[in-house]
Amino acid sequence: MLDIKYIRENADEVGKFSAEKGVKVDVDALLENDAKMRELNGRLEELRKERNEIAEAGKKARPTEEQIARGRELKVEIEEIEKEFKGAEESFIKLIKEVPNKPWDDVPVGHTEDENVVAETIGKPTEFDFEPRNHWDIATHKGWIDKERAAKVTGARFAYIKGDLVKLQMAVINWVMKVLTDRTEIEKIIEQYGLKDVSNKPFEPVLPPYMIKTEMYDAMDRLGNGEDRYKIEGSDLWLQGSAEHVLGSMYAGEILEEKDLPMRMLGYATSFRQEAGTYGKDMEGIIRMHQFDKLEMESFTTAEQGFNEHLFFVAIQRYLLEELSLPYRVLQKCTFDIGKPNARGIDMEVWLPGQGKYRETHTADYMTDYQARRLKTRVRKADGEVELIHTNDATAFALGRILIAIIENFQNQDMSVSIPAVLRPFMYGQETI
RNA sequence: GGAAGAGUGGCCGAGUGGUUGAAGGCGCACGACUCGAAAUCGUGUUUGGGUAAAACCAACGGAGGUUCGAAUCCUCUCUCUUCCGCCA
Repeated sequence: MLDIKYIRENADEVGKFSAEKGVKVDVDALLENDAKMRELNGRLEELRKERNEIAEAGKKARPTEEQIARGRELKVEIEEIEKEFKGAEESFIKLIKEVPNKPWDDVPVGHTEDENVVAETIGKPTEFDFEPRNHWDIATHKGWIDKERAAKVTGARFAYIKGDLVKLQMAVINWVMKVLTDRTEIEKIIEQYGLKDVSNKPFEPVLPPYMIKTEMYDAMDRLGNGEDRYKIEGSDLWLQGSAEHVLGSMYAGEILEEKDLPMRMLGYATSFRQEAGTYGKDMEGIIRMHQFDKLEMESFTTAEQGFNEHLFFVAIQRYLLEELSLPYRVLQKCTFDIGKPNARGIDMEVWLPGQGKYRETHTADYMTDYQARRLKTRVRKADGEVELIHTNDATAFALGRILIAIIENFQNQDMSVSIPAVLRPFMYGQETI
C-alpha cells in the first residue's frame, strides 16, 4: 500500500504510473473518499471530546441529569457517524489497496512482458559436439523424474524426483547455505561486483511454515485474486507460493531496532502454485510444476539501505550462476512486468541448450516500503525515529529449474551429467551422475 | 480433540466501572556525584492520527455488546500455559 499523503500530493503521477503498470486505479474516487473520511473523522473527534469531558466530570462528582442526557445524545450521534465512517473506511481501503507501488526511476515503461530489456548477457550458449538433449529426455532415461506415476497419484504438473537428481538438489542447497551464511563469501561478492554501502552480514537460514493466513497473504500483496493459490479447505489458510510470503510477513506489527538491520533470511521451502492461466504451457519436463522447492532470500532494511540491498541480491544471483558456469542474461523488467507491489524487478534467464533458449530461473524484487506499510513492520532508527522498513526478496535458486539448467548445460553424449566443480564437495566427490 | 487458567508498555508486573495512556520494578537514554567506574540520586522513556507547534482523538490479543462513562462487566474469537487424549 502507498502512503495516502503521497497520493494526495502526487495524484497525477500516481495515475500515470498506475497506467504504465497496467493497473486500473480511480485516483479521483480515492481522494474523494479520503476527504469524506477526514471530514467524518473530524466530527467524530469533536463528539468524542465532549463525551470524554462529561466522563471526566463524572469522576469528581455524580453526573447530573443534564450530563447523562447529553451523554445519551452523544452516544447515538457517535454511533451513527462511526457507522458512516466505517463504511467510508472500507471503500477507502479497497481503493487504496488497488494503487500499485511507484516504479523506480530506471524501470523501462512497457505494456507487455516482451518489453523487458535485456541488460546484459553473460557467457555464451554452451556448445556441444553432439546434438544436446532436453532435460526431460535425459532425466526420464536416467529414471530421475517420474511424471507418469505422479499423474496417477496427484495429476498433471507433479513429479517424483529420484536418485542422483535428489542428491544433486541436496548438494545445491548445501552449497548455497554455505556461501550465504559465510561472512567472507558475502564480502567476496560485495567486492567482486563493486557494491558500495552494503552490509557484510550473513544470512540466517530459515525453515518457514508452508501455510499462511489470508490476512498476511493480503498484506504482502501476493494473494492477488487467489486464483494461482491453493486454499486449505475448512480453514483460513493458504499454501504459500514462495517463501517470500511467509518470511516477509514474519515480523508484521513489530518495531525492529536499526542495529539489527539488515535482517537477512535464507528460506528453504516447497512452494505451491496453481499455475492459473498457463494451461498447456511447459507441459514437458519439470519446468512448471504445481510444487517446487526453492531457496529464497528475504531482507529487511532501512529506507536508505533498500536499493543497495536490491543490487546486492542481484549480485548474489549472478555470483551463484557464474560459480556454476551457467550462461545467462539479466533482464530489467518493464513497468508492466515488475508486479504491483514492486518498485523494481530483475529477472535472470539461464541458457537451456536442450530447448535452445533462455528461460527464467531467478527474480529479484524490491518493494520499498509498500509491503511494510500494511504489514506494519517498522524500524526504530538510532535517533529514535520510527519508520517503515524496506523489503527485498530474490530467488537464490528455484531447485527444479536449476537442476534443469545443470542437466542441459552439463550433459554428455552418453546422457550422463557432469557435476559443476563447486558442487562436487557436496556430492562427496562424485563427478558425474 | 476434551477440561481449567491466562493474555496490560522493550521485559516483569499492579489495576474496587469514573484524577490509569496506564502504579511499581527491570532495562535503556541523558544528567549529577567520581580521576574514572560501580553504587546512589535526578530526569526522561508506547504507537498511530491531528497541528506551524499545541490542544485534541484512538489503541490494554482481536471483533461485537452493556453503560452518561469500560483495561475493568457480557458474548464470540484468536493465542499461550497446565492437565487428559492422540501422535512424528
